[in-house]
Amino acid sequence: MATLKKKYWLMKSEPHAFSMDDLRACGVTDWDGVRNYQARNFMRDEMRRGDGVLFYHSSARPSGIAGEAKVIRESHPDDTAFDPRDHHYDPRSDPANPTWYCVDVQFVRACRSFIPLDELRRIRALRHMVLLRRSRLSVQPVTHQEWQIIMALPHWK
DNA sequence: GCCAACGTTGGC
DNA sequence: GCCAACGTTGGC
Repeated sequence: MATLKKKYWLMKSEPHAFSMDDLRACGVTDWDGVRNYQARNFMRDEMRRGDGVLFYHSSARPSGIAGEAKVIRESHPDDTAFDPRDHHYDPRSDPANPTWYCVDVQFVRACRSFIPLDELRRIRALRHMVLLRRSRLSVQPVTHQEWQIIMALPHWK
């Protein structure tokens, strides 16, 4: 029997390309442009409608968590891979057998105050977070415990 | 802008 | 299948 248990994720975006404010403005977005196999596998195989998402600003000053989103649509082909004019075009991705997949995420809420990376590093219970151990992965799992700790921070209220 | 970390490519 | 070269990510 399939489990319906909610899972949790962290997804990175460079805010000059797409920020938490952009997500608030558009409400829902395709999380397209991911060109890393492990990140793709999480989106294609594991993310389910209703899963929680931490929206992370990378290559920012400072970098950190900007808000909360949720998965609103499960895996579907990433159409930007088929568009030669798109920055993320991949000529090896065959529309009949796509290489790249994405999910859609929906705005839930922005942090009242941004949670910078160095603050996350100082929380001992978060020391095993994938974010703090394998910094390059752009779509990554968050444990239920990590989610609870982050959601209990004062930055949300 | 630097550069360490690390994922991908391709020759063998 | 190994691994050196190369390209990208992302904190600083």
